[in-house]
Amino acid sequence: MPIERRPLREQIREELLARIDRGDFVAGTDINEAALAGELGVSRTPLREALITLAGEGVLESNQGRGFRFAPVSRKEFRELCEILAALEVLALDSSDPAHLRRVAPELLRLAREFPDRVAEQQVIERHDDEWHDLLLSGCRNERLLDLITSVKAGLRRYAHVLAGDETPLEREAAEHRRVAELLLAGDHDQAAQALRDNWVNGMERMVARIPSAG
Amino acid sequence: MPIERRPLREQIREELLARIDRGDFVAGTDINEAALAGELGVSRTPLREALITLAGEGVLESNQGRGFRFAPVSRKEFRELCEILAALEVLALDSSDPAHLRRVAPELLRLAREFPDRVAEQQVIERHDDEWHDLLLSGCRNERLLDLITSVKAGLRRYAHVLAGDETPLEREAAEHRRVAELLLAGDHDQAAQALRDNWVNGMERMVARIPSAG
DNA sequence: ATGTGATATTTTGTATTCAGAATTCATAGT
DNA sequence: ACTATGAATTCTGAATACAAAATATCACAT
Repeated sequence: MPIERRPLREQIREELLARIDRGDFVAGTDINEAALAGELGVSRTPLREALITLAGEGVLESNQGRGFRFAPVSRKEFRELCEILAALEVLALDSSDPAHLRRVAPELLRLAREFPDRVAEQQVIERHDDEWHDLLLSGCRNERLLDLITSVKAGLRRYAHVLAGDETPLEREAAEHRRVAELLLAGDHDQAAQALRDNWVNGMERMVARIPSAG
Repeated sequence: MPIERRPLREQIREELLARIDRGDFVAGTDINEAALAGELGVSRTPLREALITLAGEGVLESNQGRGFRFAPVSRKEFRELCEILAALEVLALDSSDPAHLRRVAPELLRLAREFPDRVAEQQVIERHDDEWHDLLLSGCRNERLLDLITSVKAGLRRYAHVLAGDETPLEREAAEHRRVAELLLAGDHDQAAQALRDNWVNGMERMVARIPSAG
């Protein structure tokens, strides 16, 4: 097996995203490069490379002379990201191999049915949700689109811990996933795409109220 | 008036994109950082920052230990980018203020009518096309989406000089822009969105044949 | 002539250093 | 007491230095 050899900047980027998932950082706070680099055990150079990448993805903001800060969360941006992802995932579904979709539909259905119980911890739920979406898009042949979706979803990660702990929406989420899977199983592609869009829009409206924001 | 003070990495990024527009670089070629930095009169540090940003946008590729290279062009990727941009611009149109759209429709129509003559040079045509699209999306309130569109369009710039010199499609392009503008003027939002999508798809098919590619 | 292996060179990836901008702190003046 | 001014400090942005990996060169054997 080939041992993993990836640029430090990528590892750092993922570590930072993982920490964002864990809610380690407060949105709006600015980053002290030297301190963070020391904490991670790397030099400022690859750290800054990772920060620049994350700024390009909208996870961070940068101001001349003032360095980087965790982009503040807002209801407006959350809606914007959800709308973008709805459109992109629907496009990905349109760009998918129909045969492949039919093939994975049973698995999608199974995953949707065994949606984690409400007592499960947030981490498990998120991982499960990601797994479902990954499988859904696994037949998309538009590689640039898949990259783009991954990148935009990085921006959504900042909202994960804000939204953690809300249990009621899970049942609906599961139901909607089930519905998408069933429509794919039945071969009704257009309806499945519509259901997927609904899932994003409903999810958005369900969650947006929990975001502390002026907008 | 405030003096312009922007990070070097951004200026470098734009300079590189401008050179790509001019066709200065051959796709697939790898970049010698020291040489390019010297040519630009900057050090490797901000140059690498710009390269990393461009790699995140898909303009460049990076391989561990092997540095950066200009991402090769392909018909497949060109189609992928056009499909993505079609979806994103349609979404942007949906997210636009209808009143604003009606307000700018006459200007859009005027721009479409005075589409540069076929004798105009490529640069002029591109700038004109960009201007039209910028105005079209000027009422979009989804800021993240506008950023994303800009970023994805950077990837398309690599195809500009490949496609330069083809004059016949221009008339159709102008006609389609005119059609979008007319539909907006009439307030028929849905039809305008559909026409915009058609413009992307038709444009894509018109141009894809000119791309030298195995795919 | 061709392939192989050792060595030299180049180039990247990362660390460190340096200069200048932003911020903080202290002090003087009102 | 409060504001304004200026020095000290901290931090970023950029340049330089260094180490390791990749590539090129060349000698040598087949």
